[in-house]
Amino acid sequence: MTTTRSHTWQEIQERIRANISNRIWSPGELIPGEVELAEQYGCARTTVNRALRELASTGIVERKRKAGTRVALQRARRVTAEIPVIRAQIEEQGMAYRFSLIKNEFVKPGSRIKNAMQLKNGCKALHIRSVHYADDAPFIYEDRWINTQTISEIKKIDLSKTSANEWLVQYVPFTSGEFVVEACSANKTVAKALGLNHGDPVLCSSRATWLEELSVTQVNLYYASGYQMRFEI
Amino acid sequence: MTTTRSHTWQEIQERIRANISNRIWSPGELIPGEVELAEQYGCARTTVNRALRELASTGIVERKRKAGTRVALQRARRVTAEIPVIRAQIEEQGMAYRFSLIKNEFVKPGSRIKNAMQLKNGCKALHIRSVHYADDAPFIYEDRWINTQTISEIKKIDLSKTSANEWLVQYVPFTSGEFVVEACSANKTVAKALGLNHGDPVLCSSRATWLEELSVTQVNLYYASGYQMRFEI
DNA sequence: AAGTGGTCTAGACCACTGA
DNA sequence: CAGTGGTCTAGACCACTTT
Repeated sequence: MTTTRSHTWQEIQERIRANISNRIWSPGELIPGEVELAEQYGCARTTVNRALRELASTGIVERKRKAGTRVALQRARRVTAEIPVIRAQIEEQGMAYRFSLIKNEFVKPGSRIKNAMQLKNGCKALHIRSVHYADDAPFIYEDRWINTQTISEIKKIDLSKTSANEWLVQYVPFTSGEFVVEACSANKTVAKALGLNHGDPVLCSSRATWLEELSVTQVNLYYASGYQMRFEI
Repeated sequence: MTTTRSHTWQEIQERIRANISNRIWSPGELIPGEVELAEQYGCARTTVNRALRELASTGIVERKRKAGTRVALQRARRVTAEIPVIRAQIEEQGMAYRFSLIKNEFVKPGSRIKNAMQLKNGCKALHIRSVHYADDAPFIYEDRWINTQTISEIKKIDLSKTSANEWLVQYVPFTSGEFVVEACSANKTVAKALGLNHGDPVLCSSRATWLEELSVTQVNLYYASGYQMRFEI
């Protein structure tokens, strides 16, 4: 069948996936053990293991020691997306990118941000608001807080020339983060920045990132009307 | 340090990640090859490979044959989410789940759906509209098309008792899918179903799934006001 | 052409967990 | 306690790219 005679883990994975698609192994059902499959397919157990491990990571099968491997009762599907730097996102579509800094302050945040970033009382943080344009049409309104205790280098950057988004993403690693998407109404600031009417629906994503135990940045992005966020399953 | 003296791939991964966090290896920089790292850490190359492979899959590093492994210029971050069955999503929050079927028709779809599902001319499909409730408050309005040529078994199901969402997810495997999220205004139907005002912002997710080359189902979910979709980075 | 990651193998031992 | 997946190792060969 195949040109190469060796059994790659992808080939094994495909065979297993086919058995599941064809309902030879139905949801909830136990499938043969690694050793048995390895014999059947004429390859090493390691190879079967790799194939099954990857299938498990995408939620197709569920594995438990001693209990064996079952076809998952598809209770949940995992979706993934690449969230690119805003500049790249715009330039990929062949549009010209520019951004404008609206405001850049070093101030004490409100209690919501203070708690979210676990800042001490009276501690200031960098508050940046800017608009990102695609071909001169407003694309994203960005409202960002940066913990200057974690990221002291940011103070040296001219944020009217380099967008905080880009600088952070390129130079600041982080260890964990949260990403939340919701639909909200444009308030006056957002509406003005994006050229919408007050109350118009806006897709808003909030991101919080951490470097070990320290908060790095907290940012809300408001997308221009009609924006679609795309994921793969 | 650690209780076990063996070098697990997670330990190796952690050491590498630490070197990146600490800027010992900066973004864009080439890190030592697998053989060298294996020597340094006193483990097999396979183990280093596993650690680096997983780091690459989350976008922390980029790998190329001959070129070596570099700390990624974090142009993009991968976010992931579990999209659960609606029932589970509601019951997890300790609320009571119920759904009501609004309409269930076997009709010819409009051209948008026809193209999206690659249906032949004059071919009918199942069009289902329903509302999912959490503790008697409307939670999601579902507008779904099902390709009965792919999924013929669905005709035997009483969709007023079993939600299509649940049935499909449990019994129908698929091989690929697309998932799109956007903010839109509630039209009359959606507003009525979710108890909103016409024009209110609504988070809308559209999902299309395929079994090999055949379209399975196409569904739009409209979430009640204030709903947040949560991802991990 | 040469160097780097990608993968396969065979064998081994470990760790979890169901019976 | 015994069976299954989880992982490590050492060595080998392959495949892709850059030089």
